[in-house]
Amino acid sequence: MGNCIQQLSESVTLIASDDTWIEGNAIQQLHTTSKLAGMRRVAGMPDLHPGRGYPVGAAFFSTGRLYPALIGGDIGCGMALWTTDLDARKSPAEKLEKRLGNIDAPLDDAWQTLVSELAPANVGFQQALGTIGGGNHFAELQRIDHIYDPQAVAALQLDMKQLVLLVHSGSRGLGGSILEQHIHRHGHAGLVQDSADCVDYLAQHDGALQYAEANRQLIARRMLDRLGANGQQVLDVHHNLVTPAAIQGENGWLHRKGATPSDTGLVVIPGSRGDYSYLAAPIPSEASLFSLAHGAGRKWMRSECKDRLVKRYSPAQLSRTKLGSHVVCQDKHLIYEEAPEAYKPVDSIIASMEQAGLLTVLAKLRPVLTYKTRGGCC
DNA sequence: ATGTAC
Repeated sequence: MGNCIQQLSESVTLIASDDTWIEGNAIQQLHTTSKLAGMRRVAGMPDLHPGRGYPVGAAFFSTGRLYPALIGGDIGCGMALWTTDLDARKSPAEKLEKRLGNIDAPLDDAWQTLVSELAPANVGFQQALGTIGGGNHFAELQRIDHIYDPQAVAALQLDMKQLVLLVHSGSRGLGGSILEQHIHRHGHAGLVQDSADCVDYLAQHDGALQYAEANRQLIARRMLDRLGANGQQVLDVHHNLVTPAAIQGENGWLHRKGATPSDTGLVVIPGSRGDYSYLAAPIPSEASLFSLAHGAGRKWMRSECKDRLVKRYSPAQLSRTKLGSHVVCQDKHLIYEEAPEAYKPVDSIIASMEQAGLLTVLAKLRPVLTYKTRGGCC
């Protein structure tokens, strides 16, 4: 497997084993980003893949200046894991799918007290709270497939007999509007630390983090409500955000874009919808800029997925996976874009980080039912 | 990624 912490240049580190597929374009973007003014260190995670100008699956540490474009539009996007009291043996995907129904519409009036409590004052964006959105977002009921650390897992009130719920979503239109306003004013030059516009951006950013966390909580509660189940939040971790940090004795700004923090407790790193997810205990390390992968990482561009797969699979075939799980995705483009084939095998991603000494795996989670969208488009 | 832009 070789060395999993690769030093690509003085300031660029890549966390990946030799056999982890990383697209050349993503490495190029990593190097380009490392040359921004004030940029001190960048670290690519094993799920690194190309983004719009900047790579996804990476952490960036700068001093004196911060770069909203490096966090992207989905500020606060992240993963939440919940326990449920649903019996893993008596909850087949068909039954869950039927009971869940359609959760694409805005939350109704009965939810509005909780909505205003969790996410007050997001003018124009309140109606998206409690909805998953598109792209790689999902909510997934899972079985605990294997426990590697029984003590740690029991301490979280997780039980193999009960399903868990993993929610991946973000700040919907709110974060995008914050980035859009910022780019309109400042382009890609970034913000000088302590300037009025920087203070203003950080306040908006923090609002988007709160909104995104509230959104994940509302999605989970809404699903539990539909399923007639109870549950508790186990963890909620953002992977698109900027935080103040000290790296190599310097104070600055740690940007994460599709990079899970490794210095804030337990995390879940999901594979594709036809693959396992892993509950893990991070081992904080400056070498990875205190970050981990946020998923398996795309192997194929969204635009090429349908052409590559349409002859092999129908949408109906893609709604069932090799692990026996069901996928609710009535958007014919999205179901191809999110096909398991479009992603790297998650085991190679987890192994890279384990080998690099960045995490310990606690449990392996197996998908039962993934909800993407019932509405569809086109 | 998007209460999308075309």
